[in-house]
Amino acid sequence: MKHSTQQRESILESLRMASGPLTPAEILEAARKRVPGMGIATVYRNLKLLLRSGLAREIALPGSSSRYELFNLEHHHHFQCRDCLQVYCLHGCPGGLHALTPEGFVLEEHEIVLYGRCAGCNLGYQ
Amino acid sequence: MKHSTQQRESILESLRMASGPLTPAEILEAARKRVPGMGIATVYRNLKLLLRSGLAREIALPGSSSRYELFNLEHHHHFQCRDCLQVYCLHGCPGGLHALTPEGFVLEEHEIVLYGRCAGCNLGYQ
DNA sequence: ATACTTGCAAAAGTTTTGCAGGTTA
DNA sequence: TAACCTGCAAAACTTTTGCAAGTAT
Repeated sequence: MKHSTQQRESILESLRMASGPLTPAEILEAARKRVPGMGIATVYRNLKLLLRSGLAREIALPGSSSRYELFNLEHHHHFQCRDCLQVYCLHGCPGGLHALTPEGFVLEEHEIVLYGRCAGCNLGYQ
Repeated sequence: MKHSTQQRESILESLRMASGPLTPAEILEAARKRVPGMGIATVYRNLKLLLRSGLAREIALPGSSSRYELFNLEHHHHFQCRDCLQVYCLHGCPGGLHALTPEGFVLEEHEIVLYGRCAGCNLGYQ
């Protein structure tokens, strides 16, 4: 992460603009709007660097590639719609997770994912 | 899931005996102890069937293949040790997740994963 | 000038699929 | 026997890597 390049800026911009965490393919698609010839290897390489430097984090969900989001937002969790598969960011956190942690274990972080139907997809079924 | 075979029984047995969710490779390794020639395609095919029939569920974690566990246990969550990468099952659930769900969304399920250091790995660092 | 980055293509790794042969009910 | 399953190998995907050329500092 020493140099700033068009490609890198475009990847960061795509993550900043996103309404939720993105897959590498989604990042590439978004970033190519600003830097047409960009290759997928560049996306993967930059994501690795962002993870290593603590600027981004990875969210793994069943059924698709991991998704990535910048780590500068306030602490939050995610909701995946089972219909449209979109991932939304949520506000807040239930807390109380230390109660789940076994004796002798040290809790450093946590991730919560809710699954269900988003508002848009519910409408279609009413 | 119409016929019972050695391979299928051995996969189920591996999942039953496991102390946490297993990756396909871990399932194959365990199942081969009973059915030596078993192939990885059989594991994947059976996992698909188990998922489709609701007997198993998939847990996706960053950095490795998805893990699978039988869906007959009581509701619980998981802890992954960042040192040894082992995944442990936890007891209980903090609840209060409806409060996170946005207006108009329907919450059907949820998954919580804690990350940190397990008791065994903590000892090594004291 | 030097170190860093990129695109491409190849390599490595994971998951799925077609098919011929074997097994279960 | 009819439907189902399996192993193998190939195919389809996803992610990583080597390298030569280009770019940022």
